[in-house]
Amino acid sequence: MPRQRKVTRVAQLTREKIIKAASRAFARDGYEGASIRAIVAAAEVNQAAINYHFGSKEGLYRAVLQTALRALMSDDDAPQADKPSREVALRRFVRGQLRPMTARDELSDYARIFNWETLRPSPVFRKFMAREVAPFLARVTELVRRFLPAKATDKEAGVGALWLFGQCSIFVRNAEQLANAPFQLEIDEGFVDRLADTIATWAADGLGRRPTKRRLRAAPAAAE
Amino acid sequence: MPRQRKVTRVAQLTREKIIKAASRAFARDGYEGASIRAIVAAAEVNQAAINYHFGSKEGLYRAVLQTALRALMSDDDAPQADKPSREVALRRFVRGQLRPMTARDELSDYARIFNWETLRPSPVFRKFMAREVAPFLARVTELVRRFLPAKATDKEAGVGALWLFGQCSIFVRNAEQLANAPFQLEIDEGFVDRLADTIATWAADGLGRRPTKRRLRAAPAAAE
DNA sequence: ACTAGGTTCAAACGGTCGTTTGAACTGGAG
DNA sequence: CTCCAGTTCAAACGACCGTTTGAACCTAGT
Repeated sequence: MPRQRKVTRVAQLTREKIIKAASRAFARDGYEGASIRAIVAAAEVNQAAINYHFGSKEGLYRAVLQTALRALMSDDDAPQADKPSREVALRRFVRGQLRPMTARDELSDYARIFNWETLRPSPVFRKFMAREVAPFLARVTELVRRFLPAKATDKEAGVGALWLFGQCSIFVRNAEQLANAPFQLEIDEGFVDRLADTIATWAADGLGRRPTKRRLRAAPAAAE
Repeated sequence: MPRQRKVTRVAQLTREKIIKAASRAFARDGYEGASIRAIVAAAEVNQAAINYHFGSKEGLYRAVLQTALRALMSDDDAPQADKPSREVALRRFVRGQLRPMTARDELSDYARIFNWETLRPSPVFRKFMAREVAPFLARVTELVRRFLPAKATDKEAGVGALWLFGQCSIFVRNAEQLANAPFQLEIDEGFVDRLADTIATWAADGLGRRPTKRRLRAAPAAAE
């Protein structure tokens, strides 16, 4: 492992190529399923480079998780300046969660990596990330709380946040199957937009039957 | 592979021991993550027994999936005779989905195997199971339809069914993490009962704001 | 009791895995 | 230009993977 001495330009480039290829591989195959040999082949670097730059496969994974968390946090920091209504905030959150259904980029790789972690948490995740995800979840909890009665406890709001996550993640995880099988849905941006409306409406109606009677948009119609 | 000739009693017992151990292993580690050596060690049989009785690891997995599907189908065939109200049916479905949160048995192994399949479908699943799961899903779609407007299309109802699945599976998949982390919830039968009430209520309110005004039970309180 | 066929067994095969090694190369400070 | 720390490279290591093998073992039918 480099001892924080000098880092040449080319070496930094190698690191970045590895992290990019590793993100795709970990997202596709999970931590254990992704192989170093496949990663270095995609990154077009030597096999020993991973152990040289990151110490081990686990060290590489840690670096990928750091990159992922940083990207996900900064991503939804941006549209937070205007203090939207709870309905708009909810709809925006849902649409953001659904993004990987159509987008094919690093952010959806990161989302899928976290999906792997919920099914089989890696030691790296347990130790290093658990506390770092907390603030991310806290933001969703706060969003949910705006729909719940004022007397709702922290635990109730936390359950609500997880409930909201679940409604989105099931579609992201089964996006591929939605196209065939018994569904035969055409997954494009328009569909995901409408799906986000539906989920946001259903979720808002479920969480709190409170003042607002109007729906977010037209009607709960996910497919034409 | 045995050619459907004679099957001795002990051989049948070996098959069952293998399937039982394999179910646990596949549920814990996924298809690729589970190793034949670990399975035969748990089942206390010889390593070659798997290839002898099931032809290959894939053949064993196929047998496990068959067993799982049979168990899951017969499981919720039982309480269907009395034609309950849609609210009761929904609550019953949710509670059933949440069962693996506390239960530590074969049925929760099977549920977890299907969870692996939604994240990374195996070739076996794609070919053999996809059509067999359809009727299972159809039942949920029908349940959802009882809450939707009469004009709802099949696709809408299908989306609703998936939506309902998502609300449950997120808690099942993160049951372990709910105990620690930022949640610190005590997962016991009582909690799961209350959680099922909450989810059923939220889902019913979200799906259709229709005649019935009364809530299913007391109040949407998942945690004390 | 004998035997044939179903079943179990220990050992080995080829392949992939993450990691290590030591030599070859390279880029930037002196 | 020189030189050496930083970096890349091909090769090999040991461990584990799923599968195959052929002999040993059991068991049921005669």
